[in-house]
Amino acid sequence: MARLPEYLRALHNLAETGHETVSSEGLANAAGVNSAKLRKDLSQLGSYGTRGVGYDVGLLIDQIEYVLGLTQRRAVALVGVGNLGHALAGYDGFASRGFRIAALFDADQERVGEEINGLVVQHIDDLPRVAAEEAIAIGVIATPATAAQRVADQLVAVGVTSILNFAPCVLSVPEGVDVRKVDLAIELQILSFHEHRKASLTALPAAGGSALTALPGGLAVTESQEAIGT
Amino acid sequence: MARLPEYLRALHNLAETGHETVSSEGLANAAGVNSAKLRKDLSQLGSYGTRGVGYDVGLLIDQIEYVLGLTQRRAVALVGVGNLGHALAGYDGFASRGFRIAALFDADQERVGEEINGLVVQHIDDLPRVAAEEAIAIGVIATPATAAQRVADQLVAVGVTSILNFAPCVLSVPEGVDVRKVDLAIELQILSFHEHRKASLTALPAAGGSALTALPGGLAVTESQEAIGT
DNA sequence: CGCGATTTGTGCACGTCTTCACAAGCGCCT
DNA sequence: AGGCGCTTGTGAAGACGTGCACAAATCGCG
Repeated sequence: MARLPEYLRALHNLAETGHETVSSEGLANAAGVNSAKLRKDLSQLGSYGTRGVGYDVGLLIDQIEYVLGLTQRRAVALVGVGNLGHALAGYDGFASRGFRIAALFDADQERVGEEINGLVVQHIDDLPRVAAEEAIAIGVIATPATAAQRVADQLVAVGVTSILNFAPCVLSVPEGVDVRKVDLAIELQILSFHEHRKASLTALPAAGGSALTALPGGLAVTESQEAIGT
Repeated sequence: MARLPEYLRALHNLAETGHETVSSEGLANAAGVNSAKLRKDLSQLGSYGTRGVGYDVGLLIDQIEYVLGLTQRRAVALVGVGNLGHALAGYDGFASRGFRIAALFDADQERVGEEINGLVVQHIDDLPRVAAEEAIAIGVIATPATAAQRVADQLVAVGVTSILNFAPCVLSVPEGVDVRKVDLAIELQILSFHEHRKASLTALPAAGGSALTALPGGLAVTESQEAIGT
């Protein structure tokens, strides 16, 4: 499940604040989900809490980390050290949560040789050599959209089967390769949509109270997960 | 729908390559979704294509931009100019897709006064003044998790009703405020999970062919959206 | 003017996810 | 040892999203 990492983060917070056990209700609040949903997710893990008490925080952390495959620190290759790539290379949230940025690549010779956070940027054509030395598990693409597909092909060619794509385009990859996409502008556009919706509501107060509200454009939206993003 | 921005991006690509009309099949491919799903989404828009021909690219762009509220260029306030904030401030994908970064804030006096991409970083306590001058529609939080909730409260206090949160924590906000969360480490952890799953599969080839595969931890997963991320 | 090729819009069925509600189980206190 | 309160785990119902398959509609061509 895609919610396990969220639970894991909440659990780490709880562990740091000294909690030894936590109820499904408490953890659900900390993770921002429904408690029944959380219990169902955890029951799938096979990790049993104790009735009347709750879940053992430390045990649950170990369980989730095992399922997520975080017991081994995976090596990440980051391609594209432009604006965003720079930030990702310096982002300490990766190291603190089980990942190691093993190599930085770029296609621009101007950038090759630059040192970021203790790592030297290498040329993308050196990817095969580096991949032979380090066991690259995950590739991160932070290039312009025009270069993304080619980089993806190169990553797949050296055996990478998981890609995190920040470029605003769809990647086509062979079966067996997982791609996740993060598009920062799309996130803003979704918020913009909600802004527009809210503005239309206040401008047309007659529609208030209905669960379904017609938009000027004709689109109808249910009053969806207010204040709960993901 | 959250897929509209993806359609919009694909449509802009098509427009640039000279297409005047596009079939649901073609647009669906470009956006990486099923054609029936796309047609259903667009039919909700009330924007009619013509049967036998397809959709008018330019018209559809206008329609979607209107529904997303992109006809007005919304002002974005970015709080936290650390590693990630720096990158976001310099990210040109925002400007090119209907947003304008109107102000940068940070709580660290060391960073106040720094100029990034033509904007001067201001102290977060100046937020009310700046908000009175500019109509801030969306707030972006790129601070450490410890500061995120306080920043969110400050944003809400000056009337911001849409927040994009990059800090790894859940924000509690009053009703009517929309929060979307992007956690880069979580994306990697989800990929790690898939890696772990795939590794377990090859190690236990006996399970091949089944739609449901037992993991060492006991978790069972369906063979989910391979190569389709979101 | 009519016919066929093509494409949209949608009814329907299916599977998944979510939520409620409650029985079963555990620990603590007396 | 027994009862009481609290919490987990889960069955069932409902909401939701997805995809197929087909009727309706439009254009081009003879």
